[in-house]
Amino acid sequence: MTTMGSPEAKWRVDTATADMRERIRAGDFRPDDGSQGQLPTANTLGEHYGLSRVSMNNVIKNLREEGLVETRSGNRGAIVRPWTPVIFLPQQEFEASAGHNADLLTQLVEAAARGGSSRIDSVTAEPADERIGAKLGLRPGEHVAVRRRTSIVDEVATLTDDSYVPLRLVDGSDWMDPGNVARGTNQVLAELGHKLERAVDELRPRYTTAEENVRLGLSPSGSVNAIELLTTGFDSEDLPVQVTMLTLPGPRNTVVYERRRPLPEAGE
Amino acid sequence: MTTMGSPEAKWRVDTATADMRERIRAGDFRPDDGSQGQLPTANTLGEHYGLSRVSMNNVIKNLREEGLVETRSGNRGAIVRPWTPVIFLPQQEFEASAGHNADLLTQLVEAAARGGSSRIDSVTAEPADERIGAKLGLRPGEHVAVRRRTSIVDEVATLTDDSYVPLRLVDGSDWMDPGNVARGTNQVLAELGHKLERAVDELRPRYTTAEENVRLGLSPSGSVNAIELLTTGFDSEDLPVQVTMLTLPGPRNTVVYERRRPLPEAGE
DNA sequence: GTGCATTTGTCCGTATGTATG
DNA sequence: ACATACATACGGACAAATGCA
Repeated sequence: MTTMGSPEAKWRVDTATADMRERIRAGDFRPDDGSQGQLPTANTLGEHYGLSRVSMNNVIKNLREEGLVETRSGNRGAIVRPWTPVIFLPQQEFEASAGHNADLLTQLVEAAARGGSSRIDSVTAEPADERIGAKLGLRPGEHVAVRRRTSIVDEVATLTDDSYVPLRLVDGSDWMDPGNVARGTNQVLAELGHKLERAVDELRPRYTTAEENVRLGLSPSGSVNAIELLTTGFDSEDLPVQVTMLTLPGPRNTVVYERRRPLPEAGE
Repeated sequence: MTTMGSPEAKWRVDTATADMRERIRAGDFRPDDGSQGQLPTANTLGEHYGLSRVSMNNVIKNLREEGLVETRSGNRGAIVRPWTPVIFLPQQEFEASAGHNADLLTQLVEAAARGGSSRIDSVTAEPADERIGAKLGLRPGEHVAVRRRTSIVDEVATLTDDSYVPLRLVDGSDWMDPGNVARGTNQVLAELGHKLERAVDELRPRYTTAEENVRLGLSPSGSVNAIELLTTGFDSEDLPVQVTMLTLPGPRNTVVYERRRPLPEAGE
């Protein structure tokens, strides 16, 4: 057999990862199938691929970081994570669902129309950290009100959604109540004289934090590749009144924007 | 010494990764400093953290996947990757750089205004793969023309940019020439009667592919956390005429969108 | 409820390949 | 040619979590 460092022996973990990724995509280890989405043990899989258990663990670790499987220590094995693909459309915040007839977009909207709910994780007042404070134009040490939520789609925790507002704007309002504010943050801010007129979205790749792993029901130490979507909302006087941080883990979540050429246009 | 599996010994790799991440952010191992961005060897760092060389290698591997350091085998060690943060503004494609006075946005635009160039990696005609073909509305087996580019910012390969157009639209045009088309793809398509009027952007987290690693000057086997930005462009008849795939690796790259409340509005 | 077997999580030390200088 | 140092993978070991008898 090819020993450890021989040329053909290299990248065995990577090729096994690719093969497992493909098998998961193809539908082996299906949740509805008898296996309940269970993967064989690292030892068994390792024999299949001619890998040691440690190396097979690395394969599984790769899959976990890609968000494809979920693992727990103990006699439980790895299971395929039942993500439902979520299409996130930031522009719906402003557009009152105008009738789009564009095939791609309507198609995506339909896919996103699946039922979903959300859970409030916490509502607190705390000193703004450097990044959030700068975006909200706060002085150092000034406080923000924070609502941390987790979105549940098809009974699976799918994304976290943290909303930051300067405390002076919402202190004493029902936005601070630890229940769901049915009419939404934007409506509350509008009632307080800060109707959202403009928003700037910043998107970056990063890994989930340990805190987010808990909220998303992932193993605490297993980070997952994610997109961070940081939105700064401005009112009619163009003052920043809200920062929202969404964390969308896993490869199945998609953020979609539509752009159009401005109407008053004379040809370039 | 705390032996292998003792409670305090757990997550030592993770905490070392976090510490190294912070040290890099804080500016240890600076490129301008005497070390030229060189990290100490895995052995030396391992002694510092009380980790074996193998475990320290895993720490460095984590940092590499986050895009913070770059490694090459051989007697070279790991060096801090000199990413220059790039702000990517898809909306500039349509907006003729109208005078924005918004602090956040202008600030970001300024940061993005750094000089950059691009290199053509290849210009080919090939059968469309399933995903691209579906977006362009092609029949199976139909061909697309592909321009693969790499953007260079401050002499560092920063992002890849692949443009797909149905071959029948641009066959024989100078878009197929393997040089830079100074006036840009959009202008060429406009000349051919397919002026871009609308675009749909889809953003997803994923890892760089082996091919992209080569183009970005990364080690072939070391994937990096990235955002994939897939744009479908539609002409005035709302037919899809172009798909662009951008891969933005590393935590320093940011994609920014601005959203505004539509002008004709009567209160919700 | 308790104890045991299973399985993952984590890390060590070692060995070989390979690229760099 | 040689030393250095990363890349990869092995076997072994212990802790912790889980499931089951």
